[in-house]
Amino acid sequence: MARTSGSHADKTGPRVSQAALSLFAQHGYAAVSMRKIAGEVGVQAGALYNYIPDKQSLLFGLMQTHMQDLSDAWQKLDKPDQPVDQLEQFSRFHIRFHHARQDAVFISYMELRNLTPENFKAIEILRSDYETEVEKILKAGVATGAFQVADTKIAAMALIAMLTGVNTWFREGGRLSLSEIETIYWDMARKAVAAS
Amino acid sequence: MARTSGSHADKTGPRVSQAALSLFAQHGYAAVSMRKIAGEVGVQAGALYNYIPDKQSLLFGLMQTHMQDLSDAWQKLDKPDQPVDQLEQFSRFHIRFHHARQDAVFISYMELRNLTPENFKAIEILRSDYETEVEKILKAGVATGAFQVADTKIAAMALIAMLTGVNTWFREGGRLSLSEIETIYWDMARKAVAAS
DNA sequence: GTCTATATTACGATAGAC
DNA sequence: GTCTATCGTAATATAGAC
Repeated sequence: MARTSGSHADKTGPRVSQAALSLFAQHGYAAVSMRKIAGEVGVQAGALYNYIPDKQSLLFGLMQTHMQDLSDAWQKLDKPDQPVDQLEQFSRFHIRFHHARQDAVFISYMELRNLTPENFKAIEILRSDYETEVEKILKAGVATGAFQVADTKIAAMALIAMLTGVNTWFREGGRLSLSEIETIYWDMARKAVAAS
Repeated sequence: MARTSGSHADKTGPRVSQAALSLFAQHGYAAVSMRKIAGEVGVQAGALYNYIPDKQSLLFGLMQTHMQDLSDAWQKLDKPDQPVDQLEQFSRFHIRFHHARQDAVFISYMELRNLTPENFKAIEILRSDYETEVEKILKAGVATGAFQVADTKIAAMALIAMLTGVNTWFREGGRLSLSEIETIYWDMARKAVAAS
C-alpha cells in the first residue's frame, strides 16, 4: 500500500520532538512558537498537529521521557554491595547521564512552571522517586557507619544539586575531561558524607 | 510646583520593578506581557515606558541589581582570619542571602538566555566575580593546609551549586529552620574540602 | 505621568483541499 | 500526512490628548 506523496510519518514524529527539545532548551518554552518548531523540522505549522494535540503535550512528553529514561538507566545498573561503592556509582552515573542529555535536563528543571498542574504533579513524582534512590544509599551507609550525615533527605538534595551543577559550566574540550571531573566530584561527595 | 494629577513617579518606578520580579519568577520572562506587569502595578501598559525603554532593559536591570547587591553584601562583611572560618561565613551568607531573594536568584539563573548578548556578558562578569571570591578562600585554605581540593575552581563551582540548591526545596515552616539548614550544609561543605 | 487608541506583528489551533 | 488559508486573540511599542 503506497503512502501518500509527501508523507514521512515515521520520520517526522521524532524530528518534531528533537526540534522542540533543542529550541525549548535554547530559548525557553514560551519563547518558541509552533511555527519555529515546524520550520526546524521542515514542515508547516499545521502539520505538527498530526503528532501532538497541543504545545503543552509536547513539553510534557519531553520531560516525562527524560525523567523516565533517567530512572530506567539507573535501575538497570548492577549495584555493588557497599553503600560507599553505590554512592560512587551514582555520582559518576548522574554526572555522565546529565552531561549526555543537557537539553532535556535544562528543560526538565527550567520549564516546570510552564506545565499544567496535573502535568507538574506527574513530573514531580518521577523526580522525587529519583531523589529517593540517593536517600536509600545514604540511609544504608548511615546504618553501617560508613556515612555520617545529619539528615539523609537534605544530604541527598545537596549531593544531587552539586552533581547536577556540572552542567552549568562544563564544556567538552576544556582543561579537564569528563572522567576527571567525575573523579573530582566523587572525591568531594565522598568526603561530604564521610564518617569522621 | 504641583504635580500633574494622577502622577506617582516616585512610587510607580519601584512598583514596576517589583511586579516584574515577581511575575518573571513565577511565569518566566517570555510568558509575561507588559500588560500583565502594568495590571499588577495598577496602570496601563503604555505608562510603563515612562520608566523603562523596553522589556529587555527591565529584565537586565533586575538581574544587574541582584548581582550587584549580592557582591556588595558580601564585600561589606568583616572577614575572619582563617580560611575555614571564611568558608563558614560564606556558606551561611550565601544560603541566607539567596533565601531572602528567591525571585531574583531564580530569574538571574533562568532568564540568562533571554538577555541580549551584551547584557549577558555583563551579568556573567558579575557572576564570575562572585565565584572568584569563593575560589580565593579555597586557595588560601589549600596554602595553609586547612583544605585539600584537587581543583579550586571546580570546588568553588561545586560548593556554590550545592548551597544554591537549598532554594529548590526549602520552604519556611517545614521540618527544619533555615539556621538548622545552614548548619547542615556548612557541615557538608566543610567536610567536602577538608584536609584528610 | 497616565490615559486611550492604534499600528504592526505574531501567536496557537483548526478546516478543508490534495 | 502535508499544505494553504484563516479565525480569534494577544503581543510590544508608539502617538497624542489631558
